[in-house]
Amino acid sequence: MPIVRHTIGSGAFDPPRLPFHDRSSEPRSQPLTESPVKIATWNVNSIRQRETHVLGWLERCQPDVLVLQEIKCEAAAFPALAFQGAGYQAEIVGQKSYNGVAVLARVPFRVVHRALPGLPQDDTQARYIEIEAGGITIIGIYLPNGNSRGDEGFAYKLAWMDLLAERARVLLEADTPCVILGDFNVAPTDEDYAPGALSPTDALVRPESRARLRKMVWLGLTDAVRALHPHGPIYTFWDYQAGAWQRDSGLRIDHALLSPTLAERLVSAEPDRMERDQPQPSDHVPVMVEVS
DNA sequence: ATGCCGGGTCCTACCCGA
Repeated sequence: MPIVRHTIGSGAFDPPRLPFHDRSSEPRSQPLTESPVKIATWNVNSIRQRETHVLGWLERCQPDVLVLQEIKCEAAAFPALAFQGAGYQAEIVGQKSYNGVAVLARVPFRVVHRALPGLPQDDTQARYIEIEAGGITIIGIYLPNGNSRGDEGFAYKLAWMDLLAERARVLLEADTPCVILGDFNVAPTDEDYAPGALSPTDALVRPESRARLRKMVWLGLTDAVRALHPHGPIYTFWDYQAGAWQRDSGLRIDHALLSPTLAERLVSAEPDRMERDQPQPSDHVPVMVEVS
């Protein structure tokens, strides 16, 4: 007997009507036609300091793919063997001291890009990795903060966002199922940071930054967390300083943007606040999305 | 607006993050 699936989010102006967790009326003996896929992002603020945190989280949450940011090391210093022992293959775009992104995957994948297409060849900042797994293009990003180096630093952030939007446009034009996720260093609206947690002139909330994030949404990408939780404070980062975590003075700057066909399959999208309570945590927590 | 914390490195004094 075929399983009748709900169709969702079919109208161009309708956000996906989600969640649709309740499958209680479906026969338990019938497996779903496709197995769910779990894709996550985590700015770990040094992988060498956070190796045990990540191993524990992989065991607890069982993502198929985890993209990491701020690994803060070159590929040779990345503890790839430890993750391989846990069933995850690592692909690393590293750099000494700063930045650095990686993919951990327990499913087969191929690397498509190790830098944001369109960036100058002499740009060595390790902020982008693009893979393809199971027909889904997965892009892990560590978007420039934009607060340092004055106008030049902010201009770099905006140029980076313009190129990311162009990459998204190309993928969407080709109807490629894709998810762009990572540390965007943009709080999309005033609901996305605690009052007083940021200056209104901060690069994370400047209108120019927000406009470029909105542009990617208007291209057809869905902010997974907000699609399922349209209102209210949801944070992914709390500063180490001034008791930010204890006061819940956080920011929502880690995001997952889904292409239309993936957005229609969206089941859950949550930051994992538990990780911020671990000993010696990252200042960011993981964000995981599940698509059916 | 930061540098109160917590990473990093030319290793212990300073740079960087959001």
